Amino acid sequence: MLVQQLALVDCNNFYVSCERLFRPDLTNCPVVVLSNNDGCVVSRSNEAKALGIKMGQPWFECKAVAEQHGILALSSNYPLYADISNRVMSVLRTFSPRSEIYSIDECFVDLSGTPNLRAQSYALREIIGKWTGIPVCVGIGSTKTLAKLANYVAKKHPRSRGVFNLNDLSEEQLRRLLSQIPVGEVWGVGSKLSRRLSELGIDTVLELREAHSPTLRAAFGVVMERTQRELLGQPCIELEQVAPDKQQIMSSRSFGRPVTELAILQDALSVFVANATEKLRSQNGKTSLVQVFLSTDRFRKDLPQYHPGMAIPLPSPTSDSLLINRWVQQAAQWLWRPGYRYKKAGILLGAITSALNGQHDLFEESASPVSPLMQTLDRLNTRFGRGTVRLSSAGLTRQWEMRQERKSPAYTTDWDQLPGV
DNA sequence: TCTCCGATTAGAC
DNA sequence: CTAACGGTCTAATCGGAGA
Repeated sequence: MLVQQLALVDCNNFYVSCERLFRPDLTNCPVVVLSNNDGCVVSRSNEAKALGIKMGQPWFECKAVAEQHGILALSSNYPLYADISNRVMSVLRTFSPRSEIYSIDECFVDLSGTPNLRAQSYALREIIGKWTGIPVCVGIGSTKTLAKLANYVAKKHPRSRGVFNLNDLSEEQLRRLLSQIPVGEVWGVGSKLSRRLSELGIDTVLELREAHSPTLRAAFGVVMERTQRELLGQPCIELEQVAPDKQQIMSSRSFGRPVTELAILQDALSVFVANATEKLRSQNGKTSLVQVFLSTDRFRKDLPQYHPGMAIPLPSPTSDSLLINRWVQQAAQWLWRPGYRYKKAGILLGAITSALNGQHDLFEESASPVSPLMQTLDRLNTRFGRGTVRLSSAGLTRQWEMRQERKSPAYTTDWDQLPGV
């Protein structure tokens, strides 16, 4: 039985690469993209990495280095990245009928049975580059975990020219390679587990692969055992060709400035309800548990802290934003205590069930998956832009909105923002 | 003592 | 000048409540 040739295709520095598509002048310049609220660095060009900017680092901490070396920081532009991602994924689909979109910038592609795999892998890189302008690396292995690891090698070693296939190595070569990779590079092993593994003398991927499994399982549980088996080439994590429906849907945001008025908080919450319920309806779901939470600024140890939240079980599953919003607004009044500077709030829709072919409640008015009013609302907002029709408590002031002072134009999704049109 | 369930932890990106 | 630190999601595990 031949081993699986599973590829992980990962876009290089994805958000930065998207920005560069429309700003070729940024090639070879240090560039970073910031998270919401211009808070943390979430994507770095190679030049920015070389200057020591860390993934997830708060931007204000980088300011000094940034000014010294002229690093350009951009606010994140998610509609742009989603659009480019879709293009990349469409091209990838032409290489294999079996694939899984793993994240906005990563895709597993089953290339088993592909003739001339080496050449095809390089061709894949070329074509994605030519058709979308996004540079990618390809890692190939016999399991997802090994494909991920191969991708790490492809990214790390320039000599690979962006493609690395672990299946091409002899056992001897493989062991030598794995003995040089820190265990923290393995998919599923983060900083906490790295440290605990290290205490047991497991520092490299090879040591994890060859560790005593029962001991490993006893100390770390089934997840680590699976990871070990995957490193040994036994597939334990299946390719998920269709994305499963969400089990919970969250909408939350840090505010651009501290919120000290209930009305402003309520305005924000109504927007969160609109966003979350739209997602819920797009998967034909209904929720019967709504959670609401607020929070002061956890980083301000000098200020009084308050992080309340409450869960509201609904009498019957629904996807009606008006109904859900009434509960959320009520919750806000319960949770609100004056005198605090609120920095963040959010809602979470849980206990999600499918409105399709599921049995419905005796007391539900209609068997229709989504009420006609909600359908109309979604259509209008899709057609004319998000927020065209909004909840009545969603005021027009938006005094809570996040800061995004460095945003690039919506090149691909808004004609008005294209230069020279 | 067992089972269930909500909260917590750890991870990914 | 000062203050300036993301958002969504899943699975496993923990620990208390109630049977």
